[in-house]
Amino acid sequence: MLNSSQMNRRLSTKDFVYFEIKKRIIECILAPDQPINEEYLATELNISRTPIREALQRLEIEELILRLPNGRLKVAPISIQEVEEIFHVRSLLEGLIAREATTKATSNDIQKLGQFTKLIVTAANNDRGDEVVYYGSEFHSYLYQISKNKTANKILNQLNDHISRYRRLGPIKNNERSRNAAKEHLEMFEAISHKNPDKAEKLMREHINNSLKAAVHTIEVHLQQNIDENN
Amino acid sequence: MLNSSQMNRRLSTKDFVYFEIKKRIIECILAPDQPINEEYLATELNISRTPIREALQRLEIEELILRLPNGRLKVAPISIQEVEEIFHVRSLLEGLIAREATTKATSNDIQKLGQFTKLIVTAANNDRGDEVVYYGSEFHSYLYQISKNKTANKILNQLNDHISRYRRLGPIKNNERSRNAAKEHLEMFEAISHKNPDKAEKLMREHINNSLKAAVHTIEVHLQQNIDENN
DNA sequence: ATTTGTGTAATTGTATACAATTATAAGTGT
DNA sequence: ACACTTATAATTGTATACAATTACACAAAT
Repeated sequence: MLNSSQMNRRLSTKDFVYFEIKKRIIECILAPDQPINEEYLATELNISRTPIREALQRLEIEELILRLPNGRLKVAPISIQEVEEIFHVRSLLEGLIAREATTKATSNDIQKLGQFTKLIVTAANNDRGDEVVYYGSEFHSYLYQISKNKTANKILNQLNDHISRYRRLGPIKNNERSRNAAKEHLEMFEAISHKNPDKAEKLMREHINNSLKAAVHTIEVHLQQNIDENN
Repeated sequence: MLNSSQMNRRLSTKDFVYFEIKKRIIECILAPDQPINEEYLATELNISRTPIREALQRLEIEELILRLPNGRLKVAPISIQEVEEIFHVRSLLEGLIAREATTKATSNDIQKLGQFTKLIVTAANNDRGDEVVYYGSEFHSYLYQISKNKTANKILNQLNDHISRYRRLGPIKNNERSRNAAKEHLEMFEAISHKNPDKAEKLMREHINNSLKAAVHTIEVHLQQNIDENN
């Protein structure tokens, strides 16, 4: 019984709810550790519990939500260990994607990647960190497409949802990191356009490992702030 | 309304159904491409559609089942490309696990791994291929435990479900591969017990890549047989 | 004061009823 | 015979009713 716009668009209620709740978790509108109530969500979104439950189950499988031993749900907590694990896995898989994409890229693909690279570099030069993140994501997503590796692709998309949430915890502004990230993308682009899969893979792994350091720092600051606030 | 034994054991109906259907898919009782009917399963298992649907959704997310554009479900088809993707990802993640486990392993862990290794080698020497597979899985699972890397662990478990199904397609008997696999495990064990994470990672990757070759061969034979049968 | 028990409310788990969609097959016209 | 409707059945999607579990508050006992 949604007021329309979703029903028509071949997007099932369940999927609409899934994306809606996921958005709220990633944007920390639903904060880490916050308990989740099926009935409450059903009332608020004006739909029955059935699609809510199915959406929540999906989020639970993807570990953005976790189920307590008593069956209650809560938003996944912040965990530095998890962040490190995610980045380690991501580093390897993005490296694989970079390698495969380098082999498969057409001249058109390379042109497209060049455009993204330019946008990233320009954004970094103008200290627009959020744009660096945005076009950076586009760059990576485009590599996923080129590689045609559905398995790695799917895993990476899930990991990226988690990373997006962690990004929200702290201030995005880090101009030094932005400029370094831009440089790294430029180097990766050159390796790809020169058809050097080994180098592309190596640079990509290093790139992800560098952003891990920034992410961990952000989260540590966040956790420290929360400790301070409670004292 | 199950005849009891499941209800009592803290295993929800939904989870029971999930494991039950997954088992049937892995064992190819539910064959690749076979359509799936909610009502039919509900009647057969003597429960309502609700937990069936939730179990099927989970299997869909894990891609053992896929949803056609019209909403109908079917068992995931056989795909050589998917197998290759899975093994490539698995190679990297098992390598990561092997590296981390090498660093973290206690002397007790190493003793345990030594026992598994011995069982694998003995089984291979006696041409008991299924035992090689079984203890091989135990060896790998134990490394997952040692590494404590939940993220990689979860992904690998899902990939392994797919691989288990592919194994079922062809005859397991391949004594040459069994003996090589045993040798590879022995070498990995030595690298781990000598606390050499680089070597452990490298050997693990090679080990997985070697089993990919055997798996692809099995599936190609299977597909060829099916073509022959239909002519 | 702390614990233990008990009744009640809140929440989740499952079953069923109903709505919406899609497939199937029979009929119609050409 | 073939395409095109149209009616009907089969299937999935959603809502709701009910059962089972769990949390909570308050009382009783020590």
